[in-house]
Amino acid sequence: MSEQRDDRIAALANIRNLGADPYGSRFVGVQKNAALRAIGDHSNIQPGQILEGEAVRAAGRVHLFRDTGKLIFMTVRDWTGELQWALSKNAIEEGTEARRHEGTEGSAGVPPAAAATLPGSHAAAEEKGESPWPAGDVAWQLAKALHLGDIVGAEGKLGRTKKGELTLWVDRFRMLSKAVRPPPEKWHGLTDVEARYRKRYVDLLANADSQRQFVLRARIIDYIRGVLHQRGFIEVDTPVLQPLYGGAAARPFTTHHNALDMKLYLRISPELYLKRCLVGGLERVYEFARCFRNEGISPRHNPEFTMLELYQAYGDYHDMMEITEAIIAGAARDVIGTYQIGTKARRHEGTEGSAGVSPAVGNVGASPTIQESGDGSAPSVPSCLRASVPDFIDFTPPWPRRRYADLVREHAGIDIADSDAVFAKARELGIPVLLTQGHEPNPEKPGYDRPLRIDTAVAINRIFEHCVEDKLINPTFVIDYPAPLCPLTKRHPTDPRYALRFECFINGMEMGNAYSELNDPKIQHDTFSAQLRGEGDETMAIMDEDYVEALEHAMPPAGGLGIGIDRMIMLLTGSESIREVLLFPLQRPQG
RNA sequence: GAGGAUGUAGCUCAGUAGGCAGAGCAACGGCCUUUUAAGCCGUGGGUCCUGGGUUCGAGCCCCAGCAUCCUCACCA
Repeated sequence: MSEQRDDRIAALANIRNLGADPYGSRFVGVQKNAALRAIGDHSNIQPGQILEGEAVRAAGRVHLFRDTGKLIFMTVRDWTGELQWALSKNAIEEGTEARRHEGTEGSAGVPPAAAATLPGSHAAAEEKGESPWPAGDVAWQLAKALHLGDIVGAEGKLGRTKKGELTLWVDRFRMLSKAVRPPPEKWHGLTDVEARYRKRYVDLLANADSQRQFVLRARIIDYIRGVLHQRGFIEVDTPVLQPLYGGAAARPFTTHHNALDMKLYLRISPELYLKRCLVGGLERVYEFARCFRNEGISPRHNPEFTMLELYQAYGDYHDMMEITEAIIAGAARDVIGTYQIGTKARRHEGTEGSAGVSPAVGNVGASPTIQESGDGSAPSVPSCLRASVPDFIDFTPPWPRRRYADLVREHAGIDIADSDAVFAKARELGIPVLLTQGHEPNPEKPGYDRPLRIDTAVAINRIFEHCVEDKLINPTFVIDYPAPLCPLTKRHPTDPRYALRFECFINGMEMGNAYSELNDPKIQHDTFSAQLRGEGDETMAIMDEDYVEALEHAMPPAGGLGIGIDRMIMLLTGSESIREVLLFPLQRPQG
């Protein structure tokens, strides 16, 4: 049934019969392949030459294996890249003995007492808490019996082959872990999308791009922490399990605590707790908040996702725009290495010849993965051509600030203050609207004389989503939202129909959302009450008495910001699906 | 929830008109001390997603189901 697995399990017994441990143990002092490559680059090793000096240690997974008889080449991969190893029968079989003598001679300068404890490699290995190296003949047999996917360790000297390939000429070799299942095909890797998500470990070990994706994610998040710490923010953790959910418009997951016999919700947003922190005097807080929303799944939605939220006392949404630029544009510049990032989606729309602008992952200056050795596979497009093909996003700050109402007028051709026009447009677009009393068109009374109500605002927002969002490719701050859409936001001081809120759109996706936070407990209470009266969507907000009480203790005026981290990573890495930036996206159980 | 596509060896994929299930890589046996997805000779490996149906005969046609991807709706 699994022939190859059986063969490899049989190989386990053979390894043990040789007196070796197929699953290895401590192996320290290993240099990463990227570091070894750097040494190779700076040492000017000529083809056919071996670099004299200290032996180096390396370890990794066997990715390619070429056995030419008494000489074995293998390509060993670690998370910094690949390195070719060469094992010659003579060197391996005699190498251990030779090195043992070398080791003895080398220890001549060491004080006698120390030298006595280091008579040879076995003692040296034990000194490091490692098991001894296999004898040379055993090591050779281990090497001959390797399978793709095995994890191995070695000591040797760097050199170049006659063809110039940087190579570790191995003189000590050991097994570190036996793979009893075969890896995917060496050239194509694992491409089956379902298998890549279900068996992410296989995807990671087989596809260097997949590894790089998640290393980049980590670096971007580190970068964000750096930006925030520099500005005096502290990282806090607030509850995921909440007796009341709030801070966003979404359906929650529910769960139950047995000991307290209590219904709980998985948070849809950390907002109300972070603002309680502000009340308590934690003036600049942020959280990388895993949030859970019981909604549909799509290439842009996963039931659990990570949102960065931050709150800055005595600031407002203008400060949040500046931080948004610092975070997103800064990550593009410092982690990805450029303000101009191509997107696959945009590239597909372009002409054939426009494919030259690399997606983000292609031009990662800081990538841990080694560059393909100078084969020039991704020539950069001349800047003159690049300028003529709008298939990349330009993150260069500052980003434009556009009023919500202006964008709707520009792209939908209506004045959002005129509720008759709004509903007419909604009908024209086939958008279902919820009409409450007093909103039937009335020629006697122009639409824009009426107060802006929740149903009108919802219709406006549908129009915005339909007509405007996908036009916002380069980063754009959309400011001054219809107030009924923003129950937690301060009203505009001169026009209470609008709220001091922005959303940041990039590549047609909502990337960030920020407010000048509402800190008037009376208005907050009334807003919650209005929601409770059913003037809007069931999911929009629910009364949180404790939160209102917190505001009554006085919350400083503040700016608050939320950034969808997964979407930001998608954008910066050129990923078309959120599942490409989540290690283990939710999948149904296999039938 | 609605529509479309996909599902064949460990992996990547072919599969004709409905007529014995195929290739490359991987694996197994053999040869090879400078290979680059190494090469050469030989061998083994299948719940053709699952369950029904039509047929002398189904990977292929029909019905139902499952999973995944895409589009749409809800949402960030």
